[in-house]
Amino acid sequence: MLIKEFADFTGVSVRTLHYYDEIGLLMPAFVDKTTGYRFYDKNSFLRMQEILFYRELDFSLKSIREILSSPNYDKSKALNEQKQLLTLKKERLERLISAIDGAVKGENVMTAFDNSEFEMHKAEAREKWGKTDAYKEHAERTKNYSKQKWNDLAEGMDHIMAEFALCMRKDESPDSAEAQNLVKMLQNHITENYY
Amino acid sequence: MLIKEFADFTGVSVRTLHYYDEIGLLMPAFVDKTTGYRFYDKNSFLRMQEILFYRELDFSLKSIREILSSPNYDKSKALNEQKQLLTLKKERLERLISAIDGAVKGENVMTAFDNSEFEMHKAEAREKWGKTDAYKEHAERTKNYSKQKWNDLAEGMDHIMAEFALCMRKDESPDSAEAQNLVKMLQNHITENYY
DNA sequence: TATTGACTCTCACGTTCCGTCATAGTGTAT
DNA sequence: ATACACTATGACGGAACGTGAGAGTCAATA
Repeated sequence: MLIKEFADFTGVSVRTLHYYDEIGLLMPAFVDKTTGYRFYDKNSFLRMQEILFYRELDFSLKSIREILSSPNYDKSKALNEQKQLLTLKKERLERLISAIDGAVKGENVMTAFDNSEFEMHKAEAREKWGKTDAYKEHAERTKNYSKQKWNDLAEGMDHIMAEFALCMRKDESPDSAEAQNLVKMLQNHITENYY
Repeated sequence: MLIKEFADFTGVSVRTLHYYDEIGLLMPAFVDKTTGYRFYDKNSFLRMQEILFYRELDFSLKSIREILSSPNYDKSKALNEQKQLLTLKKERLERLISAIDGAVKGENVMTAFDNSEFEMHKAEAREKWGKTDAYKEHAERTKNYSKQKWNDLAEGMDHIMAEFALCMRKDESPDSAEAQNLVKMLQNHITENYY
């Protein structure tokens, strides 16, 4: 079938098929040598389905080409890498969701930014007075102030995160029963997913 | 707060913040006039949350800039909507991860796609193709070959996927280095996120 | 004090995955 | 013969950054 029909059929644009041909991702079944017309067939369709499958998983076209061109080579590795990548994205989303919950509850996550005013004054001060002795003295004083504030911040953070962390860090020893439990949970998870 | 800290905090790259500054989407709270250093604060973070919210909705950055400059904008409502959206996105990622697990387990990927439409169109397509000499020749060459190849492809797919599963379970020991590695990764994750 | 080393800045070109003309040839129906 | 729908190959554009290059800044350390 001609390119437009195939495009409509697979739900991609003609330009996309041109492009996939150009980068060697999906070549037509055969090409009319006089007109240059591309013809696609069932195998084109099957390959297209594979491409769309991996594309749906957010693989790059380059990766897809490598995966499909070398069957045994690295397919499982690529899948696992992709899985890790998606897991990272998922974890980031979980963090954002927690952050929103915190923001909605009015928790004080924002205090991490409170020293911007301080930094602003500092920079302004440097502009005005340069590195005079008076300014140095001032900077010396505020340096400790800054450090103190950082500690306060860390404490506040600890407090907020404490509840999350509490259940996970009762025992920090790597060989603790807690860690062993984690191992077992992981093993269960692995068993559930791979056996 | 300097740019890198802000970047790490919000989960975007420094380059992205440079770019957002450049296009006037997110300006720093303050810029040191002598060094050009950008400083970000609480308002930067709030605006960034809004930007990320609309970016998750696949708005263009230009559109986001216009939306955020519009006056009738309910921010608390947006936060709740954002949470829902992120949850949906997270669930989508979980499904993708499961899909990968399924692929690794050796499920037939092809069954994930409905090719019945193709079968329906097959006769019609052959009718059209039958008219060209090129297709007649092609069909002659691939008559038996094509059917065989279709089976090979499907079978090969299953076979390959089965090998993926083998890769995953070649070491079944509960105390394997694999599991230990996972524990370490988990510990790192906990450390990074809660300490 | 001098020197790392980690950040920071501003160009400025590269990349991915196409969309969108522009220009020209092809196939078919009227 | 003309209209019309489709095809081809460039080529440019662009959205949202990535990726250095080259140079300045800052805090800590030897």
